[in-house]
Order: sequence, then C-alpha cells, then structure tokens
Amino acid sequence: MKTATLGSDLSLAILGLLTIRPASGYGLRKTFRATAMRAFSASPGAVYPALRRLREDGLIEGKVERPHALRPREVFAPTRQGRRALVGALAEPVTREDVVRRMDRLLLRFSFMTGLVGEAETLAFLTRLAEETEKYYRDLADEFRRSGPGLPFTGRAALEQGVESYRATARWARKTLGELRKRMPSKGAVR
Amino acid sequence: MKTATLGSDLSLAILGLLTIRPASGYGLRKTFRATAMRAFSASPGAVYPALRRLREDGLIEGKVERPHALRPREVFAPTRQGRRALVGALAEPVTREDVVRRMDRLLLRFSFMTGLVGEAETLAFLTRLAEETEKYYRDLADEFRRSGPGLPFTGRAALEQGVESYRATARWARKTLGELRKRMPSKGAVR
DNA sequence: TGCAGCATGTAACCTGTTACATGATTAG
DNA sequence: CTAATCATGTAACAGGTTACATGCTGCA
Repeated sequence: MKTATLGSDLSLAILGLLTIRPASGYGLRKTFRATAMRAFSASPGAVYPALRRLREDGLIEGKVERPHALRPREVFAPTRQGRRALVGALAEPVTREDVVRRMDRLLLRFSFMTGLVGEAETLAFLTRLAEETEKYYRDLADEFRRSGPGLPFTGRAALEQGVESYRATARWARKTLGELRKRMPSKGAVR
Repeated sequence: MKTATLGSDLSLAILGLLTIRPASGYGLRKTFRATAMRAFSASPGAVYPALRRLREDGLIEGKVERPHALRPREVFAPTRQGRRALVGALAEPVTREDVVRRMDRLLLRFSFMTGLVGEAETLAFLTRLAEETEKYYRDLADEFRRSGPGLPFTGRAALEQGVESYRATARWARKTLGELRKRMPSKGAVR
C-alpha cells in the first residue's frame, strides 16, 4: 500500500509526536515552538494541512473535544496503520544521499526509535549512520585538503565548517553507539 | 526594487557561482554534483527554472555559444544589478531564526563574501553569527540538561546531536574569527 | 477595555522532486 | 556501434511560507 504520505519531515515529526502522546494541532504547534523541534515549522499553514493529509491517508484519527464550540478542539492519535507506517519509515535504509542532504530526517527518525523498533534494529541504524557519516567526513576532508588552498578565504572557511560539522556528528554517532551497546542485555557483557 | 528572487538557497548559490565564474546550466549542475555544494540540487528541474527566474529578473544574462545547434549551450554571467542584489543578500542581518532554521543559508552567504564585501563587514557578519550560534548552543544545552533526563534514549541522543552540532559550529566561528582578524592589517582593535 | 493566548483553518505563491523528452558528440 | 557525457528543457505533483480570517476565554 506504500503510504507515501510521510514524505515530508513535518509529517513524520507529527506522526512521531502523536505516537508519544495524542495532541491537537495547536498542541503540536506549541511543541514545535517551545522545544528543540523548533527547526520545524509551527505555522498553521503547514501543520493543519499536514494533519489533514495524515488523516485522509488513515494514519491518524481525531476526537473532537468540544463539539459545541465554533472551533472545536480536535485531539489526534495514530491509528494502527499509522503506527505501522511510522515503524516502516524509521526502518528504511540509511544511504549516503540521506547523510549528505537529509541528515535532519535521519536524526528525526532516530529520535523516535525507542519503544517503536527493537534495540538490535536501532543499533543497526546507528551503525550505518556512523559509517556513512565517517565516510562522508573523510571525503569532505579530502576535498578540503585538495581544493581548500585554492579557494577564497570565506569559501574555504565555509567548507571547513562542513568538515567540522560532519566530524562532530560522526563522533556523536560513535559515542552514542557505545552507550547503546552498554544498555543492550544480549550483546556484550551480561548485565 | 526589492528583488526578492534570491529567496531560495539555490538561486543564491547559482548567482554566487556565476559571480566567481560564468557558466552554463550544465556547468553549474556539474559543480553541484562534484563539489561540497552537492547539498544543493543538481537536477535540471531545479537548475533551469532557477536560471530563467534570475534572467527574467535581470540578475543574470546569457550568451548563446553555438547558435546553430538544436540545444545551444548558453553561458550565464551576472549583470550589474545581479551583483548588487547578491551583495545586498549577503549583507542582510543575521537573526536567531537564521541560526535555528537556515544555518545552511548563512554559511552559503558567508562563503561568497571574499571579494564582494569588505573585510569589516565580513567580520561583523561572522561576529554576529558566532554570538547567535553560541547563544543558541547555550539554550539547547540548557534544554538538554532540563528535559534530557525525562526523554527516551534515542530522543535524548538526537537532542544531544543538536547540542554537539551547534557547539562545533560555534567553535568554528570563533576560530575563523581569529583567522580573519589576523589577516586584517588595519583593524587590529579587538573587542 | 484591551491584549495575549487558545484554536482552527484557507488561499496565493514559490520552489523543489521526479520523471520524461530530445538530440549531439566523443571515447572505447 | 554503443554507451556515456554534453546540454537543455517541460509537466505533474508535493509541500512550505506568508498573510489573512474567525471567534472565544482569561486576566490586568
């Protein structure tokens, strides 16, 4: 059935948040404004159409809370199909393209994994993420060494920022991988 | 006159690249594929419409190189107005919103500054960027300390990645600021 | 009284994605 | 000869931005 509705980061973020806790459109907008998820749009012109698409595709359903009011408050929660679609989206492979152009989405997917996918799969995802990020970091660093000296100052510096940014993410991934392994009962030392 | 055409990162990147060196649409696409600018789209469906908009707004002009062929190669270069618009876009203020949601664009703007805006302005831009990035890094780190312990493992880890990423960028900005000050002969006055 | 927050939505616009389309030239 | 590369474009679709629109509730 494909459910291609989770194409946008915003839809994925909404479905993930609703899986943690049902909320209204306004509640989601508050979350997007008040937490680290502020990188997403909290504008009504983005959130409400996204909610409608998710509902039309059967991934979420809403309960109207004050049916008497002119603008009743509607609280949304994922359907079984929605939960399946979310898990499916989280499980997709990690590609180099993702690492180069959609790192935000990879981290968004990772952030929702606890409780929804097994620790083994989480580990596999993060391993791939670490590998691809390290690979791309090395590619960028090579490019910096090769063409950096010929670039104008600010151009070279901007490239260096890219190198440093991927390096930081690669380190974070390795560190987190270590923490994740420690909390896994089956692998490594028996706790 | 406002020239709002540089709304998209891709348009800005194209205008910047053409200012460094005139190129055809295909040439730009090659650059987007082969260099660190691969974070931008190299697809013809993005590049050619962007070139047309820039030309329609008088920011670039094209010289057809092989007028006999069915698909003649057209090399574009910025007009005087285009150069002005680019400088104007680079000079815009750095806001917290930019740092939170449009860091890519800030770095893109910075990367084109050498030769187009004075070193004093470049210094001012980078100073603001460093300040705002540090401020947001501290906000994120606070959020991590406050709400981190209550989050599920992968959610907390994703937030930590955000913290580390902004920290790396803040460090890069400070370091680059030092290098920039060193190459400025006259304005040795720090602080 | 007036303002901020609650709460939902629409419409025009812009731009990127994906897929399709055409045809020349060049290297193996 | 045939595959890759050069070279330019269009069309349908999706989704975000900005601005507009409505009206209630609680508080100072």
